[in-house]
Amino acid sequence: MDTQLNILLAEDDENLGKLLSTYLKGKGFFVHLAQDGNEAFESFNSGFYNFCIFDVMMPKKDGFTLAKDIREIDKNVPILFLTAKSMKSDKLQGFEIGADDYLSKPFSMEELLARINAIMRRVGSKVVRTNDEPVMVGTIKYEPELRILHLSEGEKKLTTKENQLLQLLVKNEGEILDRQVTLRAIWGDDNYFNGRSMDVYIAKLRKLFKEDSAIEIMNVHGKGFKFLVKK
Amino acid sequence: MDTQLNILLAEDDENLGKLLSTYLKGKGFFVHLAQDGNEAFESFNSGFYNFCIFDVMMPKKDGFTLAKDIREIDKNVPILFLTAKSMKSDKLQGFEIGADDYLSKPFSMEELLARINAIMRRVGSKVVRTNDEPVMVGTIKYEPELRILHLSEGEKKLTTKENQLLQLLVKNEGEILDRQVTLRAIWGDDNYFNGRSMDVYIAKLRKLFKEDSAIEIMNVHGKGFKFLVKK
DNA sequence: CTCTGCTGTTAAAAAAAGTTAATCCATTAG
DNA sequence: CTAATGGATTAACTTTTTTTAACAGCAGAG
Repeated sequence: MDTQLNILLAEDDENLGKLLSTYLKGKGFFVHLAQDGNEAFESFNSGFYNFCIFDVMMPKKDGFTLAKDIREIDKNVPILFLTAKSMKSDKLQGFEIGADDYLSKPFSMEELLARINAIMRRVGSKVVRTNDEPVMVGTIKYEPELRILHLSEGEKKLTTKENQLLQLLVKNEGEILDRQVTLRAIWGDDNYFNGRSMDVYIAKLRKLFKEDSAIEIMNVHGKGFKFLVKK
Repeated sequence: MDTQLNILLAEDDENLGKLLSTYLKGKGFFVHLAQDGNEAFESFNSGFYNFCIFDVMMPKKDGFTLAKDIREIDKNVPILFLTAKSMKSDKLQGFEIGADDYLSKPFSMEELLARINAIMRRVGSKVVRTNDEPVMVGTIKYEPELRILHLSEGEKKLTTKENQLLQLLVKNEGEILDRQVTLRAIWGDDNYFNGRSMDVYIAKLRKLFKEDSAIEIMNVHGKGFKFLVKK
């Protein structure tokens, strides 16, 4: 499948950021430029992006931390780091997180494009897919982009939060979706009240899925939630 | 069944680790690189990995000790050692623990891949499977993934901790499940209170299995517990 | 045999999660 | 400008899960 690449680019240097952004857009990619790690993390949670390019040194949240957070909600999306340092320890840290490649500054635009293509060849197209395409969860059709659940009684329009949470759950079907990570991803902060708010939304989603007994949102005490579809 | 290989790689040498990791990922495996034995052990406890590649010489916890600990909670997962030494005594020690193969440095990537494939052929796909498929324990059906025990009076939903503990016990049926290992695996730490907590859960499980007199959770004084099913 | 540490068991306390309703807040219709 | 609406949060209360406490019994070392 020849899927469109939607690149999330996190780079605090305005000049370099704009340069890269323009170049990549010119090559036919969709590119969003985030100025810092926090902004990038929020953007990623839209479920829209299927490729990441992160500068390692950024204010607020560095590229490695950002990648680690993203890995907890998406363990497949390709991540390419840009780093000024060529220190070995840095390289190791990145690969442990599950980076797909590195590029040390300064680098040429062609070099960057070559790396992107190399990663795409390696990982294949199956992981490069935006997460907002319609999917069947059990017997229920879910359209993340339109925020619609097709229940037996009819279409149910989801609210922003309901949709964000469900999207994360579905993306991580069969695996534990960590509480704190989810809170930081959707609510931006994992304080007590946001936690309670999340529980309220879990209850809402459970109610919606009650019609299909094969679907379960299971709690893993002290860890998070697991979206299960019995087969 | 063509199951995805999730490889846990423990290697302290940065360059080699990153090289192996990248190569194996390129071959379509999921790979996590741990820097030392302790980190690797914690990662393994997620239950996610179904293949291990351990360097023998590592800081904090060497490959053999690591393998020994892992063997106590999983006696089937394939383990492949990487060793700089070609000493016989080392080889023997590894095989006693239950290693599946060795590779002496230096080795080529192709060689490593060949060994992995060889082990996979040898052990078949049945052990390379996450251990959460439904099983019969005595007369009782147990579904680890759904955390359900099918008792005579009906389904009993297990809590997170009950399920984790039972899963370990069942996986090690007929063998001693070491106390400390279990505590570190489930509670993360083997302090006094966690120990008492574990005893409480053992009591709970015993109560649940009371209906089948063939099932026994036997205590091995000072060592741990042994899950027995008389036949 | 006796002492000490380990285990069995039950109950109480604490923490986390489930649920429902009230409140807040922003947006929009009248 | 005000009322109505809908989404999100906060509150209040309940239930479940886990931990801690307390005490009794048992195994093995010496």
